[in-house]
Parts: sequence; C-alpha cells; structure tokens
Amino acid sequence: MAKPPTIVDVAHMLGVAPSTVSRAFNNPRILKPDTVARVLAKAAELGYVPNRHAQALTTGRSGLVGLVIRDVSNPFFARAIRATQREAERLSLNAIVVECDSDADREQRLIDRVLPQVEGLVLASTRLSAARLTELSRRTRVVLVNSDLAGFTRVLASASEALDQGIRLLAGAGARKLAYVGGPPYSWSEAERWGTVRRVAAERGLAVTYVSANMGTYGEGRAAAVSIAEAEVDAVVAFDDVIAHGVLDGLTILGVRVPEDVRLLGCDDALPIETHPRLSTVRLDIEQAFVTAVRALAEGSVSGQRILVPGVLTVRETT
Amino acid sequence: MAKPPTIVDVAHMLGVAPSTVSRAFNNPRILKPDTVARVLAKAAELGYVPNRHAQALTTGRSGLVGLVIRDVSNPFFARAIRATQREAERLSLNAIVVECDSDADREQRLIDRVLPQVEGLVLASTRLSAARLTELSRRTRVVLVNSDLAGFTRVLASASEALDQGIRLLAGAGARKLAYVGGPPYSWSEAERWGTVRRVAAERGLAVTYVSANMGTYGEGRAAAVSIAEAEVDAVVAFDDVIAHGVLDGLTILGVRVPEDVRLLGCDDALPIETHPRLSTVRLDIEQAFVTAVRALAEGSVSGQRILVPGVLTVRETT
DNA sequence: ATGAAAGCGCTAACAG
DNA sequence: CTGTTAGCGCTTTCAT
Repeated sequence: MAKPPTIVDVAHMLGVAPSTVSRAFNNPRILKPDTVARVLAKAAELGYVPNRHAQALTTGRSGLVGLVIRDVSNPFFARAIRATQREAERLSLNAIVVECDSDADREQRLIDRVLPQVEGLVLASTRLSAARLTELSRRTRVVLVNSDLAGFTRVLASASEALDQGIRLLAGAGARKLAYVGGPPYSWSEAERWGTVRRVAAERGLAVTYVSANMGTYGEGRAAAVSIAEAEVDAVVAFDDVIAHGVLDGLTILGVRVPEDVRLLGCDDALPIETHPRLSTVRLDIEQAFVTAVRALAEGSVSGQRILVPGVLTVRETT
Repeated sequence: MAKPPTIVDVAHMLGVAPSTVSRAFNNPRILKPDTVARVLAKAAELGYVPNRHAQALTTGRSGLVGLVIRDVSNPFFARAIRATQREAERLSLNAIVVECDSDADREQRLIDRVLPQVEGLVLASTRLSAARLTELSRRTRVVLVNSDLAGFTRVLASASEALDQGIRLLAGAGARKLAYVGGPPYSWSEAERWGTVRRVAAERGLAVTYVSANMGTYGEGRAAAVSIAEAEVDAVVAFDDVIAHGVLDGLTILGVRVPEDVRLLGCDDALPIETHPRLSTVRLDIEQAFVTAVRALAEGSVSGQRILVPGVLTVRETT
C-alpha cells in the first residue's frame, strides 16, 4: 500500500505552487483555464485524490453525517438507510449508520462516539430527552425524524390522515368494535397513531381496546391475537406491519379469518415480503422524510421548522 | 456552536506540554499517575474531546470502516449491518454503510467515494472483478464476505452442509422431484447453493428443475410458483427466505398445500416476521461472518485466508 | 492569475 | 517522566 501522492507532489511535477493545485480543485474559476487543465491532467495521471482528513482538519467539514436509528432489523429503517444514503451521496456526503436499540444511554454513548467525525446527525425516533438534545445541538447540527420537539428541525412521517380514512373505511364496512395494537411507548409515532385511532373511533362511536406490543416484534403481535380474539372485535389497527403480520398469523392459528371475521390494517409498508391475504396498510413516505432531513442538515438551516410528510392509505386484502 | 477546546487549551490551563495531554489519552502508562489524573480531570472539566480529523491526519487512522452491501432491504443485510457495527464499536471504530444495488459500476464509484475516509472495507457479495479488487487492495485493506477469490481474506457463510442435510431429509420423507429457485447469478452464494443441491440430488437420484429469481425478490418467488406447480415436484429449495416466502404464497394461491403437497426449504433465516406455516430454513451465522470480517480488517492480517462459517438446518413446519 | 506562508489539532521522535 | 520540535496534507489569507 504505497503512500498516495499529495497536492505537493502534483505541484512540484508541474512547477506550480501547492495552492494552485488546491484551487484547481476547489475554485477553478479564478485560475487560467489552461492551468486548471494541466493540473487536473497531472493529478489524474498520478492518481492524486484529496486527503479527506487533511481537508476536514482545515475546513472543519468531514463530509460525514450520522444516522441514528433504533433497530436495523425493522424494515422501516431499511428504507430510511437507503434514502439517507442516496441523498447524502447526491450532496457528496457519506453516512454513518448507528443502531441504538431503543436504549437512551446506549444512544448517547454511540452519539458521543460519532460526534467528533460528523457534520451533523439525523436522529430517528430518538429516545434522548429534550435536555440532552439541546445539549447535543450545541455541539453539532441535529435534525429529528419522528420526534416532535419544539425548537428542533424535525420531519414527521405522519400516518394520521391515512389512518383516519382507514378507520372510516372500516366503520363503513360495519365495524363497531376496534382493537389497536400499540408499538414502542413514548415514541411520537405511537402517540400519533394511538391518538388518531382513539379520536376517530370516538367520533364514529366505535369501541376501542388497546393491546400493547412494546418492543414492536412479530411475536408480540401473534401473542396479542389472543386478547384480540377474546375481545371479539371486528377490526384491528396495528402500530406497524411487523406487528400486523404477527396478529394475522395469530388470528389464523386461532381460526379467526381475516378479513371475513376481523379486518386488519397495518402501517409503514416496508416489508420485503407479502403474505396471503395481502396486508392493507398506511404507506409512509419514509424516503421523502429522510431525504428532507438530510437536506435540512446539509443546508444547515437552524430553522427549527416542523415538516409533515403524510402517508397514504393502501387498501389491499385485509380490510 | 462554540469552538471546542483543543489539546493546547488543556495543556495551557495545567502548565504542561500539549504532548503530555496527548499521552494522558493515548499512552497513560508512561506518565506519572498523578499527571494523568490531573489531565483527565481538566479535560473532562473543559469538555475536551480529541479532534478525530487531526488524529486521522497524523496517524493515518480514521477509525472508520466501510461496509459495502447490495441491498439494504434484504433482511440478510440487517443482520450484517448490526454485526458489523457492533464489532466495530467493540474495536473503537465506526462503520459507513454503502448500498450499491448489485451494480458493479455504482459499487466502484461509491467505493471510490468512501475510500479516502476509511481504514478498510468489508465487501459483501461484491460484483467487482478480481482485477478491480486487486487494484483496490493496493489502496486499502479489503476483506470479502461471500466471495471466494483466492488471495483475498474472505469469510464465507456456507449453507452447503446444512442444505445437504435438508435435502436428505426431504428425500427421506419421500421426495423424488426437486425444484431449486436460484437467486442472483454469478454470486458465490448462488453457486454454492445450486452446486450443493445439484450434487446431493444426483447422489440421491433425485430429479432437479432449476427456476430462476435473479433479483431475489418476493415477487419473483411468487411467479416461480407457477413453473413449480407445472413441474409437479415434491419439494422446493429456495435461494433465500424472501424467495421461499414468495413461493409459499404463490403455491398457496394455486391451491398447492405446503408441506402436504410440496415441501419447502429456505435459506438465511433473517426475516423479521414469520408466516404460517413457519418456514424451514438454513440459519446462516451472518453475525459470526461479519464479526470475523471486521476483526480481520482491524488486525490488518494480510493473510488471504479463507474462513468458512457453516449454517445450521432449522426444521420448522414446511418440510 | 499565482506564489509564499501560516496554521488547522494532533502525534511522534528526540532530547533531557 | 516530560518538554521541544517537526511535521501530517490541505486551505486560505496576504502579497505580488
């Protein structure tokens, strides 16, 4: 692994100053076009590539953003990672992905570790307290996704409107008793979804049973099917698709037919596989949300604005 | 965002040399314990954190490794990302994740972009040619996962043995005609799995039909069910679980019962959800594979060794 | 339009 | 044990 050529090597070979080489890359317009061409040609010939560490040291810009998520195995985050990376790429940035397991202390620790290398952080469904976030935002740029804290720039992938539509659809089909299978407590998404379900159900005069699936796993969803069957509801709204599929499987095992006996609505639409019957869900525009977040980071707008990205109701076979 | 304190600030406040502060962090044993304590205390008081860009510039070590994968939405890679990140964390490294869509040119381009910032690269199922990889390995450390190129350090998550067992199980249960639904062509995993299926089938005197699912999607698996049903096989081995579930769904739609009419075996065991009936599969030790890869990178062993990590047959309800 | 020189924050000889 | 002194490779005034 030979030591790569530096800006000085290129300069010497051409009999120009190192600063000229630097300018050929960063500010070519102030140079004579011919000079730029010669520098670029020689650089290519030598295989010169700017040393990002040196650049970072002088400019303070590392070209890195951090993406902090809870759980890589949740398909929601696959779409999040992809969108973040694509947008970063477009902005000549790279993304560091950090998984923190819904554990605030671990999250803080990992953030402290990446902090010195990144230009900014996208925090998805963070568990950090407002105080810690305020402290953090003094050290780096921060954009929140799916956390609604005033004062911070935040992007919210909202299911509310689509969920409203979905419940009206359920009610229109004759549903009178509803179950909502909730996800991670204290998260903004959970608050929004449960809030919407409760409100719309009340408006329509539907009864609602709350069943919890705190960790948001498939197994919890399947276990929840038991209480759901006991409650004799006509429809189930699940926090997300993973839970919804658990419920679907659990219900099937118990001999409850979907959608004939019970209708089922999920949320996210991120699974790499479908099932039979195909799950009706709220398709969240996760890509849009994370692209927006990365852009806000890059623009460095300390705007503190609140951006809502609505999902759309996607009716398939379980409603 | 105030400018953070530097090593010089800490040194001045204590009346010691900057190098002493540096040593208190990097080589405390050569310092008087009392000195170390004073430096660390003052550093903590000022909120001093080493500037990684400066460190990277002087030492040449950025504390970053790159993980290059094909497709974040494939659950295989969720386990890969998690394992890589955990092991990196343990080694005081951070991981940059890059998704390249099974496209060699895009892969090369993205690699060139991260190259200047990383200490090494883990390439999972790379599409890069041996020539390009050789060229790459002159510029940075490279460890391959699921690519078997002599001369490179490589870790292979092998399904062969477990698949062999699985097929014998299928044959023991009376299967005579087999279908194999293949995944991404030219990949090592595909070659290994298809090779094993063909070999073991021949040994046992089973007929084998090859059906392809090049992109490895659920939809292709479901589509493949048609040819599978036509071929009137008794058992199906799928390249991975995503495809297997597509096949399962497709077969169900066609009225073919699993496992009563056709038995089904997947590979990977990485899905965040289960289905009904639960899929029998080969559980790959993806964590072990990527942990090993990261460690090999960090150790910088230019060993070029070939490490096999076997999977285990996991019998559930479809065989 | 280009060169010279200083400095980003840190580490690593080399002294003592 | 600790201080002094050079850089690492690049950008950026300030000159010319």
